Amino acid sequence: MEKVYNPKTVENKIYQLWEKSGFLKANLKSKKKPFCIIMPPPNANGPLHIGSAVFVTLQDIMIRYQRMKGKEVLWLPGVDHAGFETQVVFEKELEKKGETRFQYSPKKLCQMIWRFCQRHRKVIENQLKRLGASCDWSREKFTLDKDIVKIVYETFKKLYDDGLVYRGERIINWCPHHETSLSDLEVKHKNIKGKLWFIRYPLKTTNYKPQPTNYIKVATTRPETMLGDTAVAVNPKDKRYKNLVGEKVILPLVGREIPIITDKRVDMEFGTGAVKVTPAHDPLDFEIARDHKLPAIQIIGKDGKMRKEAGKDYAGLKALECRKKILEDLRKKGFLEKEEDYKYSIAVCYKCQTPIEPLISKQWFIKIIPLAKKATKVVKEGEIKFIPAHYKKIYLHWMKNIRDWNISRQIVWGIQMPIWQCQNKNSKIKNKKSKIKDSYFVSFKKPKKCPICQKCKPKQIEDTFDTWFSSGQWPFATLLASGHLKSKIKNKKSKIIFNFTTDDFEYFYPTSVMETGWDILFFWVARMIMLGIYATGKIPFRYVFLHGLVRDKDRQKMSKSKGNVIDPLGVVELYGADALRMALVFGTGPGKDIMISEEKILGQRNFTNKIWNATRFILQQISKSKIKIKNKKLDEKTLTRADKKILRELNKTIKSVTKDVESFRFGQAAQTLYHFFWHDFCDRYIEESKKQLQTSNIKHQTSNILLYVLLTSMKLLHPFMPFITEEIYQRLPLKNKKKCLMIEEWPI
RNA sequence: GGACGGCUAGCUCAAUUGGUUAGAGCGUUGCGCUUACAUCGCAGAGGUUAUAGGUUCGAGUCCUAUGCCGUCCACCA
Repeated sequence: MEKVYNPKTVENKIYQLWEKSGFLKANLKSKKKPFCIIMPPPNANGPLHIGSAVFVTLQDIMIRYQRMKGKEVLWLPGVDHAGFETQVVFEKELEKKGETRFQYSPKKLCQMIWRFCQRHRKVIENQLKRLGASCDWSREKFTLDKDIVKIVYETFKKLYDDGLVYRGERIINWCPHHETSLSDLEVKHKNIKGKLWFIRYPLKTTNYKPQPTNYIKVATTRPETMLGDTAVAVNPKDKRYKNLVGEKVILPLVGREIPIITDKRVDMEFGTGAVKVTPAHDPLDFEIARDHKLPAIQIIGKDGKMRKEAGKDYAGLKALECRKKILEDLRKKGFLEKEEDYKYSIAVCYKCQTPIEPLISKQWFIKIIPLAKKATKVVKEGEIKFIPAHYKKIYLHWMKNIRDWNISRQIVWGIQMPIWQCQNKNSKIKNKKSKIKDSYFVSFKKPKKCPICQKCKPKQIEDTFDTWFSSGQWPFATLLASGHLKSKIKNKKSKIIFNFTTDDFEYFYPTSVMETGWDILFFWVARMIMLGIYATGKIPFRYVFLHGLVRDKDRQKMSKSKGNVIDPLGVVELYGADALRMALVFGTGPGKDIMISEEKILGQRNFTNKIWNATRFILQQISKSKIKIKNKKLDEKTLTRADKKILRELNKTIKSVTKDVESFRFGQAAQTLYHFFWHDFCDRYIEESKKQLQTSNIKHQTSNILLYVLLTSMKLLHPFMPFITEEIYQRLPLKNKKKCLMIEEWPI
């Protein structure tokens, strides 16, 4: 054995051993109890980052532990097309070349991004292997695989037929930079220092005479939107304006007559207590207008510029330019009373920080309440458990306040929605459940004949699904797509939407654990629970384990701009995968952010070396004394104090590590193992054994104990540090040796 | 505006349903290349567990209040 552990000469060889052994593949014939984790598919738009190394480590620990525990395990890997995310990354690549996405046809663009993703997919697969991921490659999936898309379509059709999908003219979050709608979750809030402007809206009649003149004063942070005002609203309890309700005001600069209305959503305390209502460009105003049947005038376009409805003086200006001009004009004509500094928050695109323009737009929505109800129930009743537990509360709070989900996106990179429109304007079809008449219908393929008018050639809408709509189906979609067709389900009353099932699905669904970062709890986990129950009638997983964000030693978030990113594969290259994995899990708690630093990794690299050298010493002793290891029981009578102590400590370690892994306390388990191996075994027992090996009557037994403790330690450490432990196992002179440590039995 | 998390050694973090002497890594001090380990090793120092109360035989852990830091959610113009 070399004097130092060299991961480079070991890791590739060992991974090949595992792959060739066939034990990475789930074997449904084993009749063992199932344990399944569906891997959160990494985005196929770049190499793995340190966060991916975290999930690989944690999931691999669980998978390897359960495999050794005798379960039939399936860890199903995959990669994600990551719609909007990938398109943004790809657009940046184009920008570097001085191009934009608008230069290419959607079809061409899709082809380019497809190739881009395929390239990264290969890289990612290789990186997962280098990290030691013991997943089943024969079942690997891509989120755009045909069979996955088919299942996504089926789910959508069921939702549509159940009347849970609607096309709504609703106010949506529009990113003018990316020119797409965003869900509420994709919008971040940013505090800014702005101004609050107080504008006088003159009254049409003069019956009411507030001192000194006749106007109602409104406060706004966005004066340019006044061009689209269709009312002024006050609180019904507000005595100041009691006599004004029902009056009309003349909109300054525009001249339009608009009413003064009451609505209890108006805050009397804020500003003047009177609010201008711009239904087309403010979410609350939109709702007020809907309830009062007020018209909406869209004055800002999808490009963020003023439309012709804004009037000829303003049309074509960017919204901010328009604001300047409006303020100038108001001031000139005496309508602007005052301005105040005002701190408030604006909505921005989570990717580009561009302020969101709330726009009225026709988008597709899912009625979420029926899905949320069941998703709430299973968590409340503990059918799905969260680790750490306090996420249960956060999840339930979000579910309680959930709003309908905008699932259509105006981007090309994604699954095109299977919706077609009849081109014959007068023909409509009625949805049996929602009873809404519409010219749209769902079809998975290009229809030969229009099912509505029987005459036209229907067109498919260009919108794609929100990525999370498809990834929300990942647990059941993968299992239905990876397995062998088992049987057709004839019972149409069955809650399951699919008319088929597969052996994988039957065996492994509901899956055991969903392990992912807390930052996508709402984006992904919540949607998987809702869609999983809806589509299959069963929960998608029993446990949700959430890990934290990776930060550097100064608690800073890792980001390319800060230059503090740690490239996981660079670390593997330098120090080995085992050191990285151990560093990522060592001394961390579930749900807590993970601090990582070069020093911490070095510390664990030293640990690999310690393990290596302890082994080297033991193997030397055994070969020196030419002891053959037999599987015989230890003779209690001849055990020394040191022997007894190390065996006692070992048993304690087995118990506590097992308990820790079972209860997801991996950081604790890693610490216990580290402490036992280094301090109890190496510092004390191995040192003591040097004397014992000189004593002829106990040297045989001492060798036995050394080997036994080493072997057991390798088993316990294997889920955490798979490469070095496997390499050592292969070198140990054992009888009844298995083909690999990976499938050895977990010590009890 | 609501909710959540954190405060433990110089730094970054652990510590199971309350239970012996609160543990690691890095840093620091001393000793050591003794044939497993200089890619370091061994030994030690370092703590009023944010503050103030309370419950208890016993509190880092449970309760109440306060302070500071952080995060998430939210349609106050």
